[in-house]
Amino acid sequence: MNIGEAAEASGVSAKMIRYYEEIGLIPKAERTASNYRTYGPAAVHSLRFVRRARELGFSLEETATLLKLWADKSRTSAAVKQVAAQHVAELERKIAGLQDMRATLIHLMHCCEGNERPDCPILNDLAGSAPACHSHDT
Amino acid sequence: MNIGEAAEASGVSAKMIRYYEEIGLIPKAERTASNYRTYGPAAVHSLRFVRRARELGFSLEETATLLKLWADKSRTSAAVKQVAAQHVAELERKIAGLQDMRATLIHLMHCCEGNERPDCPILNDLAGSAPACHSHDT
DNA sequence: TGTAAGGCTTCCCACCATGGGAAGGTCAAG
DNA sequence: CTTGACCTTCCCATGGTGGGAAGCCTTACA
Repeated sequence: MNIGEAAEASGVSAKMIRYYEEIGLIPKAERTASNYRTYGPAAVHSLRFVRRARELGFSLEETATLLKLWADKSRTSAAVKQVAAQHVAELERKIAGLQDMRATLIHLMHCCEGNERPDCPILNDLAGSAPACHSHDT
Repeated sequence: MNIGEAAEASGVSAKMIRYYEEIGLIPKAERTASNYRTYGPAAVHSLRFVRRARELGFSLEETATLLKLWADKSRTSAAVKQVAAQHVAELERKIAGLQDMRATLIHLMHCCEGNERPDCPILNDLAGSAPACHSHDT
């Protein structure tokens, strides 16, 4: 199986497969006599694993940890769960941050007439000017 | 006012001020005879504006747009509101993505014993194996 | 007036993941 | 044997930010 087929089969681009190999996330692929990388079913399975981990937002570093745990028959499910929990905490941190931004913007937009005139509470906020409306809630 | 003081006063690092100037987000600062950048209150005000926009998650490109609108006395508040609305939509897209990840992980963690044994629904999911538990909800 | 500390300048490198593309080798089908 | 589709490596770009080196400038103090 060439890299293109492996990419197709795993959903990971050829570009990324090479990169993952380069950074040591996955082992170096075997090469044909003409220097083409070849992949077997096991390698494709690993690539799918990586892809799924990425889909769930794990960093490549976390993904590496998960791959090691996956390979380690003597892992504990507690260890895996801890990695997941840490990641969930991180996700929640990010979500909270984005939601804060959203809430602020929604509020400001609420206060903004959105008409032909230039007066704009949104710009006022960015400019650090005094508040422009007394909230109607989010 | 030197760049360090402007950084202090605006909350934007000197490094970033130079970068913003380089990419044309803010105008080139005046220089002293000895090539030091100097900043007046207006420049600091702009930097604060940028900082606030960044806090609200606007990209530098969006920030540039907002700066232009801010400078343009004949803008319409509708135009500003539209930029904000677009950004809110983007935030919501991101939030939804992160929440999906979170929900999936929470579910899998729910299914995971988190004990000494190696069996782990989280790894099973990543490995693309069949589901391992029949949900207890999020 | 000399010197040391701390600011400023530019320039390059790093992160994290990913994509784009060029230049050149290889394989399969016609 | 040519053509087109693949593969290889290599460099560059993205978005923002930080780190640090080498070299100038300024300020404060002895």
